Amino acid sequence: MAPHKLTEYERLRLENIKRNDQMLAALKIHSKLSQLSESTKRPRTQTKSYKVSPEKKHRTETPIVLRRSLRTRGVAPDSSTAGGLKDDFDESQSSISRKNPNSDSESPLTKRAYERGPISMRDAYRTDASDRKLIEAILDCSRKSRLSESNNELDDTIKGMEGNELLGSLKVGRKVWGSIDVDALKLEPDNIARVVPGRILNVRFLPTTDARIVVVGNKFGDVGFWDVDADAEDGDGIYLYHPHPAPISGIACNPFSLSKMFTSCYNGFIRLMDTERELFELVYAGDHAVFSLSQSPNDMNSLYFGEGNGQLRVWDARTGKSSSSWGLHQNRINTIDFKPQNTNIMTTSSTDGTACIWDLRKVGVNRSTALKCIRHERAVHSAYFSPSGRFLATTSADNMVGLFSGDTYQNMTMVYHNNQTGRWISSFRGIWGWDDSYVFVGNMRRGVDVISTTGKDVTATLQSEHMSAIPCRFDAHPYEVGTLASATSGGQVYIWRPS
DNA sequence: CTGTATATTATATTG
DNA sequence: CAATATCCATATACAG
Repeated sequence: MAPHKLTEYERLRLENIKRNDQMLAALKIHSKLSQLSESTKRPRTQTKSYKVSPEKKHRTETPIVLRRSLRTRGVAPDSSTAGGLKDDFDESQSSISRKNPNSDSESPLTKRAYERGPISMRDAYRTDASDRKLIEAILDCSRKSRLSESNNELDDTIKGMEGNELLGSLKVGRKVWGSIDVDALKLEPDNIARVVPGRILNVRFLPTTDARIVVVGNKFGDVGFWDVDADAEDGDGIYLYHPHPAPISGIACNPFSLSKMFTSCYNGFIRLMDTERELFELVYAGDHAVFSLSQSPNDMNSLYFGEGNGQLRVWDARTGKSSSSWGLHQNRINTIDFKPQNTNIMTTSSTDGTACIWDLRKVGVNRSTALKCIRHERAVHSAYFSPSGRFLATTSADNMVGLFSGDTYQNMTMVYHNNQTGRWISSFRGIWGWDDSYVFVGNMRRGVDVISTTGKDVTATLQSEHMSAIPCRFDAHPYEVGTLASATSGGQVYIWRPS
């Protein structure tokens, strides 16, 4: 059946070439449009969008050539799975490794070795305009937050008061608390941008009060930044990097050091974007897909991630090594979250249809010691603790959003919610706002459903004529009450703010 | 129990 | 404006 397979590959290759041509054509139109809008000087605010530089465009085109050469060279895709998951990732990764003149003529092993290293931000950068402004902005925020931290005597006071729940939550992650008026949340045209191409899997505000910077990860392995308040002449404040070859499954920002940000990828790699050294360092390279990533809120040295079919690992920043893996689930772990008031308590959600609560002091010893196991009828796409830790919210493909409360989260409320996103929209994940009042979750009618914990139902829906696609992934700003980022499968980000 | 095949879904781009 | 390509999510049906 060898000839049959070959034609199949040929077909895929041609499709890829075609897709690339389409993208190039689209980019040309993009730049023409932007020129046009400049010359005609439309008073109307043109929707902000990423712009890829012609040079880098060329670079993104090259993997096609590589792809072909690999195929024609007869480099076997993979003996194990015809799906070619790993294989595909490896190939697209070579778009980055192209910098290495030897990489495409070397054996896969050498290619692999090259991939297992840092990537400079410069090499990963794809946008037209310079990224100096972004780097300076991040470093500036980082310096400021460090300054305020060292001056913050409250920290030490709080450390001696572990028992106090409220103070504990203030310390951890330093998230602000506050109630909001849902009706006051508005979407202004200025707060809309297309930050990356393709589907966004992850959106996150940089944890700072000194700037509003949004980070997103998409299915191509791009990491996009949007400095929301940037001047229009600075490329709309949008910056695009390509540090990964496959979908980005997690972004974890260090609130105590803004210049350090982790990103995880379906190809099994985790990188640390170090803005000071201007590198995407490689911190972990596993053989299984990494599906979820989370940092323990008050222990920046521990990075938790879900890998393969239900495995969980902890990576230690001090040793640079990861723990042995714990088999917590039967299928992929979609989210990992910690109880803000007691970070020994962790919750995971999984495609195996369960969400579990774990005590980290026990889980390493005997993994069958889940404190609680919540069973949905289908895959569970998320499980998050509320800001006070008194609630747990789960979102499942069984069209339910679960709300759990009580000492052992024994009180259950299931709120019906259509979570059938199909193939092209990232699964919905209900997230908490700035207190225990509301859970925000996307809906298929281009709105954001707001579920009230007291009303135990969808009490409001954020809608706007400006929102032209389905918001599927969210982040509540950690320090600005009422500032909510929503991201779509078309690469757009919408930022709702209180009016 | 493991693997394959298929329907589902919305968006952006094409003609 | 309607047709089309997307293609790494997920559940189900069915074969081995």
